Amino acid sequence: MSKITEDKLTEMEGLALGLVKTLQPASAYALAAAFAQSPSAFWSGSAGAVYPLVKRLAKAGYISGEKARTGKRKSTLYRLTPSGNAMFRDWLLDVERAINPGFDPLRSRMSMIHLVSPQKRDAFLANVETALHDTKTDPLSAKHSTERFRALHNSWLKQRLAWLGRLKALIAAGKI
Amino acid sequence: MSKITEDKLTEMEGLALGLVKTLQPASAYALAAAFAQSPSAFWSGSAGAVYPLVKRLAKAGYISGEKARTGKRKSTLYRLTPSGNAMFRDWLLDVERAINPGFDPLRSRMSMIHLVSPQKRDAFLANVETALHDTKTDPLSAKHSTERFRALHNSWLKQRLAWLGRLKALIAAGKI
DNA sequence: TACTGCATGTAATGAGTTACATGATTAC
DNA sequence: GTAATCATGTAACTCATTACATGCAGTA
Repeated sequence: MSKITEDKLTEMEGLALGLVKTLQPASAYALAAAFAQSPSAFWSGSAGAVYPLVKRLAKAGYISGEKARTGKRKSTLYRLTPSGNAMFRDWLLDVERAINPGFDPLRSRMSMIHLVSPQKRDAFLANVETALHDTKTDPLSAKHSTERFRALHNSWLKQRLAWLGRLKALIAAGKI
Repeated sequence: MSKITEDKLTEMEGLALGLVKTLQPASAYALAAAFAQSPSAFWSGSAGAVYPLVKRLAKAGYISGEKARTGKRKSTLYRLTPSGNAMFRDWLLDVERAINPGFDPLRSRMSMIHLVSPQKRDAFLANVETALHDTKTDPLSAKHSTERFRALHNSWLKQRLAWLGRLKALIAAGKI
């Protein structure tokens, strides 16, 4: 994915520390659920990803776990340690990483849209626009998502639609 | 990464087919260079990724290679096959995939920005804005990039800056 | 001659995916 | 009682990463 430099957290590690900080005391299961709830399919939140990740972070001393139990059910609840907090801050405030365009399925496709016929292209853009509008009016898996998260995602959707409009103008002008 | 369903191309495979279609006849090396030239650090274009990928695509019959030589130097040049073209079209026009938010380092960080102090947050946003402006005035590795590609990337940068402005307003309103 | 770029690969490693497996608890 | 959810994990597999290795060709 993007382990760019050593001594730096990967994107998933940084996000995980932030989730622990937000949800603490948090179980690995809760982290997995939070990842899975993300609107991006990029973060699957699969157990096979999250449990080893949590172990790595605990081993590195960024989070510490205390065993808890409810009746006969046992679980481990994690909290952010001071060193974990410092690593998280460094990750979050890393400007070089933050300005990276990342990975955008729509952008990928737009870079090659001229390879299909204008009819297909226009139909595709119309469908994308409709689909984006639909997700916008969705309750957006409102169960666990916070107000802040929804506000962020909505603003992202809004600008995405604005971008689509700009792209259509560029296409009409023959620039894309 | 994002092998969502079987019988569907991954994002990298779809992009690779599109690159072959654009550059054909194209060597694996040329594809690697095209990936590496992407503004997103996500596509490293490393030999260890591209050569096996090209072999997979050739084995599946999506591209076909003809051996070529310049003097003593030999290389294999690939072209898109009809079935490869069909797969590429399906990949490109996949609306469900296209509307996926993907992976965005800035969005990831913004979802957790409330976990740092307002001072650090504001300094971070100012730095991001400056850095984005700088990349915008860059020649942007103009050697191989086409006009269309530059137009697309510039429009993306423009909307990214617009989004930053919107985010600042949301933060000021206490919504993020 | 030496350096840079073209061109092709492989090996070890790291990390995520799907799928499987187990068991406790809660809601209907 | 049974289905869904909480909770934890492992195993096989896929695939990208870094680093290495080789050799030809053009240029300073």
